[in-house]
Amino acid sequence: MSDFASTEQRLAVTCRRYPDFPRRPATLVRLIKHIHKLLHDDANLTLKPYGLNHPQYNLLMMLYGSASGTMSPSELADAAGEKSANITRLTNELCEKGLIARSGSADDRRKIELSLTSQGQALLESLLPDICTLLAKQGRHLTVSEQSQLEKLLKKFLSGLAD
Amino acid sequence: MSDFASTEQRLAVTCRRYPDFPRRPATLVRLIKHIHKLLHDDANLTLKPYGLNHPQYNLLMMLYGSASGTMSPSELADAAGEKSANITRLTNELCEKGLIARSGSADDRRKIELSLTSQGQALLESLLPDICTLLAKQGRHLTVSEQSQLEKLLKKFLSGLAD
DNA sequence: TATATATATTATATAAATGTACTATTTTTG
DNA sequence: CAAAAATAGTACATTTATATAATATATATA
Repeated sequence: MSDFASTEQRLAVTCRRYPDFPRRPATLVRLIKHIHKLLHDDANLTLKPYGLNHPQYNLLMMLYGSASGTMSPSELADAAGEKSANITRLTNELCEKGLIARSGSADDRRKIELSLTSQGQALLESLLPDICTLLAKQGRHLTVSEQSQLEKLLKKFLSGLAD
Repeated sequence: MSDFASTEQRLAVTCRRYPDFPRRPATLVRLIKHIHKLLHDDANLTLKPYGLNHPQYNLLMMLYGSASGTMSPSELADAAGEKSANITRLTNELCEKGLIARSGSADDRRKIELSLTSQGQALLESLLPDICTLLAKQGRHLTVSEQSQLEKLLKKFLSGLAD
């Protein structure tokens, strides 16, 4: 068990010392932080044998899931939640490995189109079985209906975050 | 609205290209990543006027919530989900600002005890109103019962992550 | 056309996070 | 008791991430 009990203990003390502290939202925030860290570390562990880290994998998956097969750097930054300065570095790394390709856009020549190379797609599909196993394992304590319910509640929570 | 719709669109394409992809858990993972980022950025924005960043604030809050008022660096690392190497840097920063204090432990002389200074406690209590406002705002789209339900499901999800 | 806006990149500095190796102290155990 | 093992902490190097400003180019618009 991931020891969230000690976190709850600390929240109890905090509320005793500062009664206005909004315990429920604070608990949610700490749970999400805690879960995020575990997910991130797990993913990095799974990806390491393939020479990728989590952000790089994410970029590849954004491209894999794009309808057209291409995305501009700014679209990619938006999709992956990375700052644009980071995208240049990350896409450079992926280009150097031959996993993605850059090409100028025909309709707007300010833009660059990024796409998976066949090598990138092959790498992705070689590691997807491991990722699928990981994802299935991560969700294993929840029934399908609980997963749906959780998804619904998280979306509602998310809707309150976007000013 | 935080545009999660485009993420779902990409997941749909991904599942079409790779039918074994576990869509539900993957959706949960991406939601959590997305939410975590917004929470993290929001917190940093709120804390900036006080000269703190999110990790530093977290450390102060761990101490504020500790029953004894002191924690060893390794306890703090564990509580805050930071690697021990990071804790040295962060606690140095907080020490230099006079917000926390170091002192040797009496019972185990390998240990060091970290505690909030009165200055640290004062800073914390000066910013807590803003944090409380933020937390309340972040949870505003969920009823109390939905918050409880979400908390319950997140804990169950978490229980599946700790190998 | 002149001006403003959008896109991408580069350069630079800084901050944040991690990994590894090392020291000191305490505890274990042979 | 002495040697080995465990624990806690730190120091250093490296990697990763962010912030900012500057540049180049393309597009939009007044």
